This record gives sequence, C-alpha cells and structure tokens, in this order.
Amino acid sequence: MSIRRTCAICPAKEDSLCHILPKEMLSRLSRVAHHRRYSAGQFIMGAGQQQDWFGTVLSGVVKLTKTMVDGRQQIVGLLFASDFLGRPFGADSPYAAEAATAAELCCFDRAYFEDLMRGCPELKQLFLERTLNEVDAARDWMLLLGRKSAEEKVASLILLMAKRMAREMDAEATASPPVHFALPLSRTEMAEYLGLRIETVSRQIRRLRASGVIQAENGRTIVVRDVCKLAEMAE
Amino acid sequence: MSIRRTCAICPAKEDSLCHILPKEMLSRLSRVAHHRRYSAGQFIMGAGQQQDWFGTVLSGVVKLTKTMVDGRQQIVGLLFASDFLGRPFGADSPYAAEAATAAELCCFDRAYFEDLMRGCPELKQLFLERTLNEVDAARDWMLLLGRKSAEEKVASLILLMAKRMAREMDAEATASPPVHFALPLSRTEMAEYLGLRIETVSRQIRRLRASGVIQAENGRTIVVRDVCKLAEMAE
DNA sequence: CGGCGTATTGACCACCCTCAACTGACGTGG
DNA sequence: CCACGTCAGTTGAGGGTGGTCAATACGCCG
Repeated sequence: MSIRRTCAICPAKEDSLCHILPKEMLSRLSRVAHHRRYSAGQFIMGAGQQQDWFGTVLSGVVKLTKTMVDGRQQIVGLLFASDFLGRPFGADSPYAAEAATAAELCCFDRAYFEDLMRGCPELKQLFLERTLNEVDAARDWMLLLGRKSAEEKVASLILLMAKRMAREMDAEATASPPVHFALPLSRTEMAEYLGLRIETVSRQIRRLRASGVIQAENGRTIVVRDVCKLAEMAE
Repeated sequence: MSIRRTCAICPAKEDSLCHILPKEMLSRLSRVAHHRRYSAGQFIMGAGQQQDWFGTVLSGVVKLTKTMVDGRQQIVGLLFASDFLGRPFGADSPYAAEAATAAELCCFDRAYFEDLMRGCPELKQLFLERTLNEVDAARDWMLLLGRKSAEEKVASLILLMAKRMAREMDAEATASPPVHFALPLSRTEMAEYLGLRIETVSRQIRRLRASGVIQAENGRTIVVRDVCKLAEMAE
C-alpha cells in the first residue's frame, strides 16, 4: 500500500497530526480524506452544532470565534497551516470557525478519525499534547486581554502573526531581520482578537509606524523593521 | 488487593480522574499517593519549572497565575475539588499554582502517573476530555476579558464561584434559590481574574448589593438572592 | 488599645470607546 | 472615461468606563 500523492505533497506534512501515523494507516486515511477550499470570510462550522468531520489546515488562516447574544464577538483562536480543526469526543464545538484568509483544509470523517485515535495511541498522544499547548496559548492570551495596554496588545499580535506567517514562507525570508508579510486579519478581526475597537487598532499601528518599528505600505502588508523592539513593546 | 481507606473516603471520588481506574490499579496508586495540605496564599508550584509530581484537588481552591516581568498578574484558571493539577508529558507548566484558600491535594509521582496513563487508555481518554474542557473554559474567559463590562465580569465570576462552591456543600443548600457561600477569592484575586482593579471590583459588588441581587454580610460571605438576575447581568 | 492587612469610598484623570467625517481602493454602470 | 456606490481603513473630537491615588473604615489579633 502506498501513500497517495495528496499526502506525499502535503504542505502541512511534518507538522500535521497525521504525520506520526504508520504508513498503512496513513495510506488508508488518505483514501477517505478530501480537501475543501474556503474563500476569505467564509463560514466553516458553527458553534454548538456537532460537525461530522474534522480537518487539518493546509494553507491560509482560520479564526475561531465566540459571539454573545447581543452581537459582541471575540476571536478565541487562530489556526495556521498544520493546525487541527474540530472537537473530537462527544461535546460539540462551543465556537464557530471561519476562514480569515482563503484557506484549504484536509478533512476526514469524524467517526473514522476518532476510531483512528483509539487504534493508534501515538496519534492520541500527539493530539493530547497539542491540546495542552492550546490551553497554554489560550491562557497566554488571557494575560494579554486582561493586563496589557492597547499598544502592547497590537505589538503582541503583529509579533505572533509575523512568527506564524514566516513559517508559511521560505526559510530565507525568515532569517533576515526585516520580516515582510501580509496580514491575515482585517483591522476588525485584529480588534476582535485583542479586545479592542477597530479605531484603537488603527491608531496603535500608526504609532508603531511612526516609531519606525514597522513599515506598512498598503493596509494589508507589513514589514517589521525591528523585531526585538517589537517584542520589547509586547512585553 | 483492597482499596486503601484514603481512596475509599476520597472527597473527590466520582469526579476525580482516578475514579475510572480498575480496582487493582487504583489500589496500587493509592499506595504511592500522599496528601499535602496548603494554607491560604501558600505557593504550590512555580512557572517554568518541571514538577516531579501531579495532584488532584481534594478540598479548597487553587489558582493558576501568570505574571509579567513588571509584576502585572493574571489568574488564568481556578481549580476546585476533583480538578487535576499539573502538566504531564514533557513541557513544564507555564504558570504558577497557589492556594487561594486552605487546600488539600492528593499527590502522585510524575513518572508513575505518566506510566499509568500509558498503561490505561481510559485514564488518558478522560484526561484528554478534561483538557479539552479546559480549553473551552479558557476561551470562555477570553470572551469575558475581551468583551464584557466590569459589571458583567463581576456578575459572571460570582455566578461561577456560586456554581462551583455549591458542589462542595450539601445538596440541599444547592437546591434552595438563595445560594449562600464563602468567597474563595480576595478582592485582589477577583480583580486579577477579571482583568480589573480591586477598587472596580469593590464598586461593582456594591452595585450588585444595592440592586438586591446579592447580599454581603461581611466581606467574604455572599448570599445570591436572585440567581436568574445574576445570570442575566453576566449575559 | 494600637497595629496591621483588607476592603471601601471618594476625587480626579487617562485610556480607550463612541460617533462621525473623510480618504483611498475597487468595481459598476451610464 | 468619469460619476457613483461600497467597503475598509484612517483620522479627529468628545465622552465614559475604569484606572489611579489617597483617605477612611473595618476586622482581626497581639
């Protein structure tokens, strides 16, 4: 049994959950997996309803959101390439998933994947470790939301995006100090992730630009000129 | 092999991680487990250092905190009876644990417990599900920190504490609408959990009292007169 | 009683929100 | 080709929520 071409050229490869699967299991999984494409802003899955599939992000950025009855919204997580989307084992996902940029997912049947975890302790172990990391990331963000100033929040977010987006690009681009990338989030989304208003985000970005730490050509492209300074501003 | 008395009378029993262990495993675990007592405010484990043991909370409340270099602090989680404390599998815990009230833990050796999980899929499964719930709880709190007003924040926290503390008491006390309990957190700690200042918390509690939703005899005891109204204020 | 730590209360102020106008990019249609 | 609408982002002016600082009250204990 050989691995299908789709898996052999998988962009998430080494970082994905499935890469630890033994060859024959991966081969079988690849047979039931299928890809889905979403355009920016497109709805992926809803809050409070159990989805019959899970997915791995192959490209693009997916946001997880929570919404209050009166419409206030908070982004509670971002998924980049190789991240896993879905809530296995019973409970339904308490948040909605939406494509922040154009995105591609590799999807597999819910029951199938849960069986796979039961049958492959290594897979379950890896998933568990990822979930533990998600807890840590969420709690890190709690510190940001609860204690940081608007300036620190925006600096932290740009730093986070720079780090994660850099991986999607060539290694050489990552090495050279002035990091150059396209923001995967709109101002509105940045605000929703940071617990701020869009105007505040806009003003803080202006200040960062004025201080020479970043350089923004048009609204969506950013050059981080001084990563250290930015990290320092993010505390 | 019989189960030791310590486990037979365990206050966390049905809700603890270990309750799904088969008898003989539990029996062996109980032999290596030992209890630790902490007084309110006492330090339990540090951030960034790997502990050589894990624990289950038997009584009291434990807080998990993150601190910035300049001293700003955020509580990122609360542990009540039957909750698990520790970060298995490699990574060190990125937050500190401290007793919020007098607390008692049931502790077991790190390596031993990790082996136990490897040997008992049911245990690992339960731990995984709990971890998933922790992610959800952390993200719920992100919504609170990012989007709720001071009034909603305080109402949410009192509601949360009322729910969790009620379990520690008699079932009859839970049933009757006016819930009566002792706050496990000081004003400072409430503020650190809510991303507010102590004075703001104090003022909001006063407003809740003025509106008749709660009733506070001395600083640390609270009676929730109208649970529905409180839930409504928390959104 | 005095001392200490925690909580409350008040006065003031700053940061961020709110509202509103404006700009620029893009697409459509006359 | 330009007029027009739309949408995202920017900028400005003003206001409110929650922070800051300081004084006071309260509970606890020696």
